[in-house]
Amino acid sequence: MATRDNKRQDLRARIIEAAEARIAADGVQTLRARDVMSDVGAALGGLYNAFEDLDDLVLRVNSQTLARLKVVLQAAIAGNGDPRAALKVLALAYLGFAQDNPRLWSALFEHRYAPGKSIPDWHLAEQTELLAYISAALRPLQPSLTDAALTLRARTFFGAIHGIVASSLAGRFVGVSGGDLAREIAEFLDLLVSGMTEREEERG
Amino acid sequence: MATRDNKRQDLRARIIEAAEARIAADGVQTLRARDVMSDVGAALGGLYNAFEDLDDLVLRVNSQTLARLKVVLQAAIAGNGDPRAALKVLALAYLGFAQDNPRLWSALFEHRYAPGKSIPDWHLAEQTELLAYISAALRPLQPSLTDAALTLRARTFFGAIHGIVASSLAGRFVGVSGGDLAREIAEFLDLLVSGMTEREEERG
DNA sequence: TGTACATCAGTGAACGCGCGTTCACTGATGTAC
DNA sequence: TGTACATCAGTGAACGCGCGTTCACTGATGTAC
Repeated sequence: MATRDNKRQDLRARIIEAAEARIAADGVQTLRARDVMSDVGAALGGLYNAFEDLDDLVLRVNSQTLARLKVVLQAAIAGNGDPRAALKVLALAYLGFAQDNPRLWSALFEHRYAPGKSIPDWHLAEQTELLAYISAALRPLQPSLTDAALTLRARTFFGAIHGIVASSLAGRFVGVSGGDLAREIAEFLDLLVSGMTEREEERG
Repeated sequence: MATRDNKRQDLRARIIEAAEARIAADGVQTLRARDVMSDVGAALGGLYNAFEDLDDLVLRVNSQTLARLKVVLQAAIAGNGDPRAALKVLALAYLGFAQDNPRLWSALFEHRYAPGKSIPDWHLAEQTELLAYISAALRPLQPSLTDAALTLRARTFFGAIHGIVASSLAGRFVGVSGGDLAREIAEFLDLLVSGMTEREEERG
C-alpha cells in the first residue's frame, strides 16, 4: 500500500494549490506560511514535512506557472505557419499571459530567495526551455546569425518584451488600455522585424 | 542665526550620503536604519527627526540617483548632432549608468514602499522628465506620430531597453561581457531605427 | 551683555510586531511474526 | 487474522530573530526682556 505516500503527495498538491491561489490573489510578497496552511486545513508545522521551506514552496508554484506559460506559448505558435509573424505571436501571447495572471507572473521575477540560496538548476532549465521558443522564431528572420549570437539575441528580445510588459503592468503606462498595449507591442515588433529583413536583404 | 537649521540640513545630507553608500555596496534590500545612523555617528532615533521614515530616506537617495542619471543622459546627447544616433546614444548611456551603479540603479525599481503609501508626485515627475529625452530622440525618427503616440512609444522604448539591461544585470546573460552587451543593444537599436525609417519612407 | 525661559535636535533603550521555523508529543499507518 | 512494535506524518504552541519606530529624557541653541 502506498497510502502513506499518497496522502503525502495529496497534501503537497493541496498546499501548492493554496499557495498559488494566495499568490494569484495577493502577490508573492505577502505570502505567509500560516495563511497557506490554514487554507489547506492543516497545521502550520506540516508545511515542513511536505517542503523544505517556504522558498521551496514558492519555487514549486513558480515552476507550475512556467509550465502554464509554456502551454500558452505553444498554443500560440502551433497554428501559425508564417515565420515573420511568429515573434509577434509569442510576444502577444506573453502579454496576454501576464495580463491574465499578473501576480503569478510577477512572482516569477520578484520573489527573493533567501540570501546564499540560489535557484536550482532544474528551474533555470525550465526558463531556458522557454527562451528556445524565441530562438526558433528568430532563426528564419536572422539566418546569418551563429547559434551563440542567436541565443544572445533571443535573450535580448525576451528582455525587451518582458521590460515593456513589466513596465505597463507596474502601472507606469497611465491611461493605456490592454488593447492599446497589444497594438503598441505589435507595432514595436513590426519595426524590429522590418529592420531585420532589411538587414538580411542587404546581406543576401 | 540659522545654525540650528544648518545643522539639521547637514545631518540630513550626511544621512543620505551614508544611505547611498550602503545601498551602493549592499543593495537597498538589506538597508537598515541602525547601520546608516551608526555610519553617520548619530543615534538611531535621529533618523526620524531628519526624515519621515526609512522609505522617505530611500526616496531621497533614489531622487539623487535619478538626478545623476539625468546628468549622464544629458552629457550623452549633448555632443551628438545625428538624430538617427540619439536613441542609441541614450540607450548605451543608460546601460553604462546601470553597469557603473548597479545597486543604486536597481534601488530605483526594486524598493518596495510600505503598502498603502504611494510614490509622491514630485518623484514621479522626475521619472517623467527623463522619458522626455526619449521622446525627443524619437520624434525626428517618427515624425508622423501624434504627441500621445510618441509618449507611449517613448515608454515602450524605455521598457524595452530597461528590460534588456535589467535581464543582463540580473545575471541571466551568462557569459556575456559588458562590451558584448553594448554591441547587442546597439545592434538591437539599429534594427529598430532601420525599421522606423523604412516605415516613414513608405509613408512619405 | 546677562539672565530666565522656551524650543527642539539628539539620544538610545525599549517596544511591538511579524512571521519563518522548530520540536516534543500523538496517533494513524505500516511491518514482522 | 491478530498482536506487538516501529515509523513517521501531523500538530500547534513556543522560540527566535530582525528591525522599524517610539518616547521620555538631556542638553544645546534660540528668544524675550
